[in-house]
Amino acid sequence: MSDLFPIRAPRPAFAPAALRQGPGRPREYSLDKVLGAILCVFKAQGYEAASVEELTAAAGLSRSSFYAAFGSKRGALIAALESYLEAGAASLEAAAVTQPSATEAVRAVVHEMFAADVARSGCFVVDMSAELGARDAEAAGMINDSIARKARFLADLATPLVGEAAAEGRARAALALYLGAGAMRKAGAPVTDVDALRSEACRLLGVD
Amino acid sequence: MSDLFPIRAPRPAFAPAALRQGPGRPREYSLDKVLGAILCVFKAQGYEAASVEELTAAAGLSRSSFYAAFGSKRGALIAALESYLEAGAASLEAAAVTQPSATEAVRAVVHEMFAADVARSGCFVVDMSAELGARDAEAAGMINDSIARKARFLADLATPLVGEAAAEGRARAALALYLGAGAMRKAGAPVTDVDALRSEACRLLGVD
DNA sequence: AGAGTTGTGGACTGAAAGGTCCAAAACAGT
DNA sequence: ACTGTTTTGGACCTTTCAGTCCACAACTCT
Repeated sequence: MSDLFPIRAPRPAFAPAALRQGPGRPREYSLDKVLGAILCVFKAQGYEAASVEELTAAAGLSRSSFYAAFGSKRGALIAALESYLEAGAASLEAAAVTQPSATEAVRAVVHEMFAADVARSGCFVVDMSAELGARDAEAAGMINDSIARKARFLADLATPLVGEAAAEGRARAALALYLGAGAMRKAGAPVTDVDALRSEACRLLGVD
Repeated sequence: MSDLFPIRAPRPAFAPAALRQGPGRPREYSLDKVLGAILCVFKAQGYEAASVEELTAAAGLSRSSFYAAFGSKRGALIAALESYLEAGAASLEAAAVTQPSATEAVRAVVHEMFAADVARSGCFVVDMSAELGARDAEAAGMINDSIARKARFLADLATPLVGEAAAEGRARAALALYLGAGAMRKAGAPVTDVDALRSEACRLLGVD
């Protein structure tokens, strides 16, 4: 899945610091920072409205490097989206750990979910799902999988609180609430409203 | 607000059937159908990805007529959005009427909300909020106002069920759930999941 | 019937988009 | 030092975009 678009070295994974470096001129940019900058542009502009020029300018790399790394504008989107989804899932799972009780764990996860980006600029998942969901099967699939994974995770956490039968539905509802909050926030709803939505999400899951 | 973009005659309003018609060649299209077709294209493609050529082709009018009616691609979007929001609000308010009890009214409104378009292709409000919310203040304002209006309406209906203190928050949560359901649906979630979300929205509002 | 007014079709335009290409630069290995 | 490999910068290409323009058609009013 990651080899579909030609990222040469999506982080060596096993590489003793600055050791491993094949032949050829070394890369002058950090892939992480580039992905972050690209994500930022797509977040603010949307996919279609973001031009390659804006992307390269924000990322600080030339057109050649951009296309060498991602192959296309869409490739950059997919890469940034994958990184975003991965980071989001990791942050949720990290928030649950080291929590004393199931109640606290659920609360922490919901908090993390809403704190991540809803309060700022809305959720990238909503943006991309709305803009590309009907046109880009791969992007839609990634988003769908990510949502399902998060829902599963939340459901497992919430099972002792609301029962196994209801957990799955409640978890998905909490996620939908979160996504909807992102949409509302982007339309201009005040942050206090979004906070209230977080409370409702907690109520839905049996905490608070 | 409606005169910002040059729609010459957005339906005469007072006109005895086919009587009133100023000088000049009569329009060959129905504005309602044109708005519907345009809405459909924007819904499927998004704003940026939809080309004026696609819009005119779907609406069945020439470029001249298109620009004479809406002034620009954005003008068409604003007009279609306004029509969509108005129709949506009207359908909600219509669903509540002739219901025997508050419980039934809330249930009917929620049902109407989800039935409208979530099950099919996702909610246009989410799409446009996500794509334009950060860039088009007027569109964002329209969407925000529409959401606020619907929330208020739902809150008034739900007040006897959950109390005045909670009604506003619950109503907004139900709307957020609906919007999130639209995002999920667009990413590929099965219809059964969306149905389950509707049930959760009902639960949130004290019905079911 | 003529004058005035408005809608329609289609060709046209300038700008901007995404993507390609190539020569020079910066490295590893021998 | 030389070869092979990769990155970088920027000029370049093709296509497509939103929007304009004009001659003609279709109507109302006098």
